[in-house]
Formats: sequence, structure tokens, C-alpha cells
Amino acid sequence: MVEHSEQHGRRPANDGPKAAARNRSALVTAAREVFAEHGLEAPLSAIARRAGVGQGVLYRHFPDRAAAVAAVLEENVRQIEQEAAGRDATFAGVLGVLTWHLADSAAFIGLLHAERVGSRSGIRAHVLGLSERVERALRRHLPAEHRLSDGDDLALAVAMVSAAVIGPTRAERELRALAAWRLLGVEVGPVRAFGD
Amino acid sequence: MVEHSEQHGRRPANDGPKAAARNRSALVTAAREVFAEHGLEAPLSAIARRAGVGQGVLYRHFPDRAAAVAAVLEENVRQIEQEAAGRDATFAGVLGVLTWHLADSAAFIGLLHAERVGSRSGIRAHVLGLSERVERALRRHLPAEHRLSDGDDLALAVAMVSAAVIGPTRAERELRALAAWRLLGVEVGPVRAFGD
Amino acid sequence: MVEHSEQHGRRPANDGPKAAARNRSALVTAAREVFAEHGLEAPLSAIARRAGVGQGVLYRHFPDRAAAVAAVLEENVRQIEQEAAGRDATFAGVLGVLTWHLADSAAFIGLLHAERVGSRSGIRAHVLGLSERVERALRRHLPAEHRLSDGDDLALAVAMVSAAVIGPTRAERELRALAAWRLLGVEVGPVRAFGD
Amino acid sequence: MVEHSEQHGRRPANDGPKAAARNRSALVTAAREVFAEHGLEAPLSAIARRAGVGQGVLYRHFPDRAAAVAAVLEENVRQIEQEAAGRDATFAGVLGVLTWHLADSAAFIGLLHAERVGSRSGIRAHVLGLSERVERALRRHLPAEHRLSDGDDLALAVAMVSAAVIGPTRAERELRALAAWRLLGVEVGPVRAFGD
DNA sequence: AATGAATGAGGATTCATTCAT
DNA sequence: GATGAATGAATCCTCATTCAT
Repeated sequence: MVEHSEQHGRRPANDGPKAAARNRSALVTAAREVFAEHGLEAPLSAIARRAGVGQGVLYRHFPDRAAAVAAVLEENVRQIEQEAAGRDATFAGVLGVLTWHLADSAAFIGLLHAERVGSRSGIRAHVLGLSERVERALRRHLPAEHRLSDGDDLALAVAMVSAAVIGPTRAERELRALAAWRLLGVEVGPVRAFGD
Repeated sequence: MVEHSEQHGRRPANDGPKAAARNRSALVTAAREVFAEHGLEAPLSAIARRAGVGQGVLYRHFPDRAAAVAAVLEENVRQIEQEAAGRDATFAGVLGVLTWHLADSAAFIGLLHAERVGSRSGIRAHVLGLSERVERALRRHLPAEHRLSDGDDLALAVAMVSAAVIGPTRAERELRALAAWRLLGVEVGPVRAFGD
Repeated sequence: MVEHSEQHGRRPANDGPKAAARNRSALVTAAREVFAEHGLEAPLSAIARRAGVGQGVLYRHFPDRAAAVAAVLEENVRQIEQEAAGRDATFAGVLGVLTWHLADSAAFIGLLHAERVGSRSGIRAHVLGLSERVERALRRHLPAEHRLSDGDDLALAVAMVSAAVIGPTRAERELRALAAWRLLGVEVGPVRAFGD
Repeated sequence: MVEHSEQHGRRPANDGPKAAARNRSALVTAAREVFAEHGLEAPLSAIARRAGVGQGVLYRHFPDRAAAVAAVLEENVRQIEQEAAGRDATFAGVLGVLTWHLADSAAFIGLLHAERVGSRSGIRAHVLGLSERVERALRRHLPAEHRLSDGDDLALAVAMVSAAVIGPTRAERELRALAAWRLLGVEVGPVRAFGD
């Protein structure tokens, strides 16, 4: 049992429940950055620290590492879908946003195709669902006669490009991603962050 | 004939220097298996245990994790080179051996293109060297007019295929590798372990 | 992953494997004391600290709390059995050793009859086995016509006395144990530590 | 008629002071259940959750764990006293109610005789007081010539029986309690919940 | 040269307690 | 008065690494 009988020295400000939404958002941002910089095995405490919250808050929002990873992925996928839902969306455009995410943090999108995401199988299904959402978003705008329109090739191509995206700088990663798409015979539109 | 393998009481037999080579080999094999089964983050102690040696021996041969990883990679690359050096080697054939290694343990070859291999930078250069050796082995047999013959495309392609190689079973991983090569427009020869 | 890349500042003496037996014994002793003083929920780290060893050693010898508890219990029971095995052992004498253990650390013998020992069921069976050994040791010397000779009464009586044994000092606990046996109509022999 | 229980938007209805009593009662009930199911070390948050109130309310009513434990004990003891105060109360009858409480949640009554209730000493005196009230309630109906009528024997007997009461089901615990009383030469009246 | 126990820093996780709303 | 999010100390546990034998 953990009986904290000593008084905590001067407790820092507690902004109350209003901070909840702000904290969650800060945590997702921090998680994205920390995972991008130090990999998916980075200490969770680093995320809490960077988000400027206590460890407990991290655990309240994300009961385990997988949940934190999933939250970042979820956001990425949502942005891709949103781009795809735009009135004048094109295959090249959606691919551009996807590529931006790849270059920003390839490890996450790479996860979409990972076989072993920890041991819990729950996350597995979740990731598969996200993967399908990305494919749907892309396929909706894929020219019918495209060489990737066949079967699982689109998913495979995304996985391949994801992995190709390594490099010390964002620019370098973006170049690689574009080169990878080109090798697959795909022309990508302007790469840009969602919302640009 | 004198039976000289009798037990020496408490200490395990000390078979002299001959044991060193045997141990190293057992360690590399164990490392390959452990890394393949539990990922590159597996406890090093698991390698020593599977090799049937003490922790100290592991450290004698591999001062750190990177060294153990490098040793497995090194062996992989040497086998690819050996295949490429064969009298009647073909591009498809060399690619077959490479693909076998990918399917056997994609994580290793994937490393060939990783930007971050722990924090020590020494390993970085080493891995780049291995990467070049693989490319050389392949390029030597690459038809001049091949679409991958241009610049860094070959390395990129290997990276892309490496990443596509995920799956619970070896067979599944092999299938994925072949599909990935196909997407890149490459025809692969019979996939087989080196030495078959 | 826990990558300890910084050098540990000056490592304390490592007495080598010879320390293993000594450490285990020190740990059991420390565990007995810590559990007696702070209850079975005491921090495991306190045991390691009192035994003068690192946390790792504790975990090497006792993978979890239950194992540490079991080790102390085991020792208690063995001493009772040993007393019972003596040539001129009497019921009162064996009961004396048992009572000494009760007074020394009632929680442990109390465990012998506990229904809920954590959640793991493995420990459950183990404790039941120990309990039977205590009963056997006692019953061997129990006068045939004794009122406790019937069925489960002996076990129940031990459980009841165990619980009665609370109090701030050893002497107080011993008095209570004796009073409890008397209430049950049992006359107890000289109370003494095993080996006295 | 004005319907005034409509939801106030975000905040849960604030039913005014009347809720305070209701909450306290819900907390005591929840505490009894949680402590019975998970032991006295159960997380306090579990009590608040089961009572359907916020953590803050728990702390308003019970500043610490000891207070929560004491509240449940207090209620138990009050019920025993009330039974003893009945016109035609008998020793066996009062013992029956006591036994019911033992079987319901032996840990509490066991506390009546515990030496160490956390570290705070305040609780100590409180528990001793409760213990005396139980003894008084029992002794009032104890036949003068009874073997337990001497000195501390009654308190000791209660402690001994408390400890015997372990077992996975309520029925099992009740059987054990009755067997324990019998071993002590006490005949127990009908075991029943207070108020039956 | 091998063994395997010991060390102890670091990371994961849990709650008791506070406090803005 | 109630809610429940936030805090962070304390505990648990895991290895990388050393070193006596």
C-alpha cells in the first residue's frame, strides 16, 4: 500500500477540471514530438514532462503506451480523412497530406502495418481499423486504371513508403518519401501540413 | 583411449580456446533468434541464456547491444555477398537470398536503413558500410537498363521492401516481400536460405 | 527499454557468487523482521535495504512478494517439524515452538489459514501444504483423548490462537498466545525459540 | 406542479443538505463492501466510485482511511449494542448478531483487537473504546458462572473467533465462526443480520 | 576463459490528497 | 456541497553492466 502520510511541500497550481481538455491536447502534442524524436519506446514520463503535467494525468488520459500511440495515430488519420473529404480533393492532394504525416513522424504511419504492436491484441484491431480508413480515404480519389487500384497493393505501397521515410531532417524525410512514391510510379501533389 | 571429458566437479568444463569460437557462433545464432522473436529491444540476458553461456561471455564477445546486432547483420551480409560472388550468380538469385534474409528477420535488414541505431554513432557508420556492401552485391548483377540502376534507387528499394516484410509467419513475410518487389517492378528468383 | 548508458559511479564491492547463500539467508531474516514490524504489505525495498543488498538480489531470490512470505513461512514450519521429529518430543513441546513462532510473527502462521493470499492461486496450494505439515507435526504428539483430536479442530485452534497474538511487545504477544491456548483447554509447554 | 428536478446542464443536481446524509450512508455501505471484498488496503477511490460520489465527498466525510474504517466499525458496534438493549436479549442472541458481523466482514471485528491500525495513534484509542462497548454488550447477558466471565477472556475469545472467520463464502465463514465458538465452549444463538 | 550473482539507475504505475469550478 | 481532474511521492520491477570466483 502507498500511504502518503507526509504532507507534500507546497502543491503547484491546480487549474481544475478546465485543464482537462487542454492537458489532453498537450499530451497528444507532446507524445507526437517525443515519439518522433526518441522513438516509440521513449519513456512515458518524458511525454508528461514535455506536456507540463504530472505522471498521473498521463495515465488518466492514456492507460498505457498503446493508448498514447493510438491517440496520435488517430489524429493523423482524422486529418487525412478530412483532407479526402474536401470538395476538390484529389488523389495527389490526399497523398500529399499523408506524405506530410509520414515525413513528420513516419513511425506512426508505419505502425499501421506493424504486426506486433505490444502484445495486447486490442490495439491490433484498432490499428487495422485506422489502416482501412487511410486506404478508403486514398482509394476514393484513385484513378480507376491506376496500377495500385488492385487489391492490397495500395496498403502495401503505403507501408513501403512509410518505411523509406527515415532521415535526420524533415526535409530529408520528405525527399525520401517522394522518391519512394516515384519508384512506385505514383505522382504526389504538393506536400503540406493539414490546414495549410 | 583416455576419457577426458569427465566432469571437473563444480566448474563447467573449460574446453580451452576452442570453446571461444563455439561460443561466439552460438551467441550469434541465439541473437538472431531472440531478436527475430522478441525484437531488437529484447533483453541481452535472453541471448546469453539461449546460447547456453554466462552473461560474461556475451560481454566478452559483444561489448554492447549494437555489437550483437552488428554481428548478426554482418553474417547476413556476408552470405549475400557470397551468393553474389558465385560463378553463375544472377540478379534474381542474389535478390532471392536477400529476400530470404528479409523474411527470416526483416528487422535486421531494415536496420540497414535506420537513421537511429541507439545513440552511439559508431554503429551508424558500420551499418552504412554493410548497406553499401549489399548494394554492391546486387548491382554487380543488375541489368544496365534496369529502372533501379539509377542512383540511390536500389538502396531505397531495398529499404522499402524491408519494411513491407511483416507478418506472423515466415511464409507470410516471404509473400509480402515478393509482392513488394513486384510493385517495384522487380522479378525475384527462387527464395532460399544461403547454402540450399 | 532501459538503456543504462551512463557509467555507475563507483560500484560497491561485489563479493561474487559466494555471497548468494549469505544473501538469501539475510533476506529471509530481513523479511521476517520487516513483515513482523510493518506487516505483510511493507515495501519490498525495505527488505532489501535491511538485508544490505540491492533490489535486484531480492528479486532474484524472490520473484514476488508471495515468494518472500512463503520463504519465511517455510522456515517456520521446518523448525516446527524438526522439533516434532526430536526423540523426546511432546505435544506441549512442539506447541511451545509453534507458540514461539506465533509470538515472534503471528502474521505468518495466521497466513497458514488465510483464505485470500493475494490473488495468485499457486501460493494458495503452497500455504495449504504448509498448514498440513504443521498439523501433522502437532497431531503426532497429541494425546488420543484430547478434545482437539477431532477433525479440523486442531487447525482451527491454531488459526484462532494465531489471531489472538497481537500486541506491541514480544512478551505481551506470548502471554496472549498462552492465554488463548488455555481458553481452548490446552496446556502449553515451555515457549522457546527453536534451537534454544 | 413545478417540475424542478430537471437537469441543470453540466453540473449534477445539487440536492442540498439532504444529500449529505444520503451520501454518508452510501459511503459507509460502499466502504463496508469494498473493505470486505478487497481488504482494508483497498483504494479509497473505489469506495467513492461504488458510492457514486466524487472523491471530494469521501474526504469531506472521512478525512482519512482510518475514519472510513472507524465509521463501518462504529455502525457494527451500534447494532450489537442495540440488539443487547432489546427487552428479551440473551447472551446467545447478542452473540448471534456479533457472529453475523464477523461472518459478514471479519476484518472489521478483527480490528477491534488489532494492535496496529495504521500508524496514527488516535484511531487506536477509538478502537479500544469500540472493543469495550462490544464486551459490555456481551457481558451484560453472560451467565455469571461462564468460563469466559473472567477478566479479559471474553475479549480474547472474540478476537480468536474473529480470526477463525476466513473463507470464500459467507456461509463458510459462518460455519467457521460457529465451530470456533463451540471450541471455546460457547453456544451461539441464531445468527442473523441486525434487523431481521 | 567462463560463470552467474550482485548492483542500482531508470522507467512504469498507483493512489492519497488537493482544489478550481 | 459536489465533482472529478491534477499532482507527485512512493513503490514495483527490469535489465545493462561489473566482477569475485
